[in-house]
Amino acid sequence: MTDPALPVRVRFAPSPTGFLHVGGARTALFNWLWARHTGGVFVLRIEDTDIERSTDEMIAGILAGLEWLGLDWDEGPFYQSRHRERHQAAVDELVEKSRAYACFCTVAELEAERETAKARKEPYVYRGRCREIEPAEAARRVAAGEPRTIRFRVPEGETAWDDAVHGPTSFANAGIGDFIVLRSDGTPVYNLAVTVDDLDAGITHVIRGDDHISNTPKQILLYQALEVPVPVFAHVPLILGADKSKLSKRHGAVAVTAYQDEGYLPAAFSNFLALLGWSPGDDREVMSRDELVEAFTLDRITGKSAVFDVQKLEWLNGQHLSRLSGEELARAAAPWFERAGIATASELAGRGEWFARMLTLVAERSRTLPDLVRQGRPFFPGPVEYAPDAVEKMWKDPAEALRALEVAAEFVERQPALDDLERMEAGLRALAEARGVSAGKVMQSIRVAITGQRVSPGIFETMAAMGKELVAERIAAARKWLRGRV
RNA sequence: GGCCCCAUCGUCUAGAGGCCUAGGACGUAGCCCUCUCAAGGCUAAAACGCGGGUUCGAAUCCCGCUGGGGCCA
Repeated sequence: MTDPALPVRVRFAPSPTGFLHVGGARTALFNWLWARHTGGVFVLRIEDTDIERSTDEMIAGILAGLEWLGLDWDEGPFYQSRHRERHQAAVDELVEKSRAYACFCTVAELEAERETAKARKEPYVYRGRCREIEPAEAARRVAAGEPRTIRFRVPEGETAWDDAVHGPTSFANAGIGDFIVLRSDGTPVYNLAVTVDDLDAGITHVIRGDDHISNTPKQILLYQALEVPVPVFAHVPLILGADKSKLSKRHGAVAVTAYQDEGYLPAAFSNFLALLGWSPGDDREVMSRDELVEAFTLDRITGKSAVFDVQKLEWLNGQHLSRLSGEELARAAAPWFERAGIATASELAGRGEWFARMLTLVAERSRTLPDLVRQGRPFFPGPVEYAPDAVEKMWKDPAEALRALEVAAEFVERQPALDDLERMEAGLRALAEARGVSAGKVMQSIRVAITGQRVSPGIFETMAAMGKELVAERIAAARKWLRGRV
């Protein structure tokens, strides 16, 4: 076992044959949290040994995903494909120590063995036919150009470890069978490469998905044969789709960048991911990055796989959104307003304070960044479009709406400036009463007139944020529009 | 099929033998607040898969079954 006093070194080792999906992102997050919690080191390694299926775009996508989530790594990215010589050397070492041997069995022979086992309804494991070939003879046959693989000599007994998540876990070695560590084409096999890379990187804790549990005994056997300390293993349960099957494309957005595109905050998304399979042990749910780092421990990871629940993600994002300061909101939302063609970056920067204030108004009733855009749009100059549902609900009777807006127009005209919320409200209520119109009706009508929507922040705050000129202009436009429908 | 992992409200979870009349959160329903919608507050419905043990006592420990998942084939 690794000396527990050693500084923690963890790694995230994605293979770039696909994008960074939510499961991988959570694995990365847990590693990162553990490193930051312990003051340890987070290493990034790209497992690109499957050259055929690995692409630079995928690598770039994975890095972008990690960066979006704020999971910064301290070392790397290292590339597994560049460690070929080390892998080879480790295989040589195993052969020298007689912990591995050359196997000359052909594919056909192995196939036959497998068929026999199947016919007898026995589980298939390699029988170790080449186990006892003398090293000298093996060397001669290799020199003669005979194809061979290198197999690991699995000892008798069982391989066990104390999983940081699952507790004591063990596999009978008899069920493992002498596995290949080097293919006949000279390429190292996954378990060998991972083990060697992890030991070279001084990894103390291997935190990865449950789907690697069955690789673990082989890797432990390799550590032992190489006579190096075995790291702590923590197998995190998988994330499932709503139908409880492994999360995949048909469950919708699985690449983390998709959530970025949908307007989720990285802090909220990682908060959500952290709560999938882990909990702080108390009733806290909405947690900042720092709180997560502070509270995170491996022993609080559940052993049970979790279903990805978008509704909870949305709620959490809304919670994070309403906790942001105006300035932070502005920073997060600005690109979205630009992309929507509502304002340019310089226009927003020019009215930065106003923009931030407007966003805080709107943030409380928003769950994602696009919600902010939808609700923020009417605050910018230009005509508004009246949403059909708003018209239906608030302006069902055009004559009545018109009357309400006449009062509204008079009200706005009388206001020196739209800034004192309390005075505005008192003034509007008084005027409405004097004119014999319900104050609520006036406010609702103003809402549709100036935002085009049924829903907005408080009407006085909204008017204050828009300014007298824009409000007056829109009320006039609405009256004109309504006059055409009486 | 073999091996391994897992099993508390629909979902995420708390629970490490008596504190459990099983707690919190999302979602759902209702109420309050109210110029709308949110937010917030209050309330409700909603779970220990089944069967055996162990124990004075089990959601918690053990065994079996069932179910789900993973890896390999």
